[in-house]
Amino acid sequence: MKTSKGTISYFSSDNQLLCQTDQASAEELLLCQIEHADPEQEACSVGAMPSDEVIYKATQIFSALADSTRFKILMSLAAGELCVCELQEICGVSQSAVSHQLRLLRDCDLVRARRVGQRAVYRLADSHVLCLLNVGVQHASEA
Amino acid sequence: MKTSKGTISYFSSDNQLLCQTDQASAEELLLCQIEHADPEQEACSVGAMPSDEVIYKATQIFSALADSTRFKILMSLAAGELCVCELQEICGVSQSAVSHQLRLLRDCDLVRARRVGQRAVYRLADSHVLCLLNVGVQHASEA
DNA sequence: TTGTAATATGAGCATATGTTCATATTAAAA
DNA sequence: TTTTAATATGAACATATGCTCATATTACAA
Repeated sequence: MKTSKGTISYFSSDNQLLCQTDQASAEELLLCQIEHADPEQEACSVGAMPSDEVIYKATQIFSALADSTRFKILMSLAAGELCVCELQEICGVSQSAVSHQLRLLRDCDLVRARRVGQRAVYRLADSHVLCLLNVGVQHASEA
Repeated sequence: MKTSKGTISYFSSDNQLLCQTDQASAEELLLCQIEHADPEQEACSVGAMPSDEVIYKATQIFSALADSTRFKILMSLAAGELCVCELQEICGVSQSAVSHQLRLLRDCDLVRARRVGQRAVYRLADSHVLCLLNVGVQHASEA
């Protein structure tokens, strides 16, 4: 983790920047550094079994990332907004297939759309997705 | 990211320790801090579309995390080794169902088993799984 | 060896999933 | 208004998935 103006960054083990978040204040960061002064003294932060609701939400998110078409859509949107026909080109599937998957991703609130003329322009809903994508790619690249 | 004796730690936005890795040397860490001196100046580390192989591996990993039984199994093992009958109790499904899912997780190399008498004792294969689990739970808890 | 506990696995079944096809909708152009 | 481009969506279909049931295997005990 590295901080700069209140931003938290996730890095992979080979120091690639995975994602950033601005949800923590500088004070919290300071607190963090005190609490985790020696990370090796504590077990990995695995607590009790999450609630059914959290388990459901988590598996829903992982499901959304578990298909190659959706994965490509999300990876593409990670670089910036794209319309459906662009995603269709990038992912190499039919317009219908992309639209159906985009609907699924919208229902999960992983992507959001806005109209620009005839086009529907999609973007990632938040940085969480980005973080998971990057961690996933990073780990998939190592094995 | 925080370093201690060559260990890299992942933290969530509210400063929970998500996971650690020891795969980077202190020199690499130092290099990292130079390269990423101002994280906000660079876009999130989203590069080109990964290769088909990496996409396949990544979606395989996400698939494994996308089922509640497997998710519970992995979360349980995150706390330490467990045998099949213990996992059966924790997950609340049949012995056969647990065994089938464990086989799937073994095939993905997400868990590994060893024999202890009549028992088969399972553990997580590596810290990557742990990291994804924690990031997933963390994000699922926020929404 | 026989019996029992723990685990693994093949077959079958019900459901979920991802795609295609046809068609509807939306927005701009002619 | 009519036409065309872009997108959305319902239905259908093939495949994948997760479970159960029955049974096999493994390890230990009697």
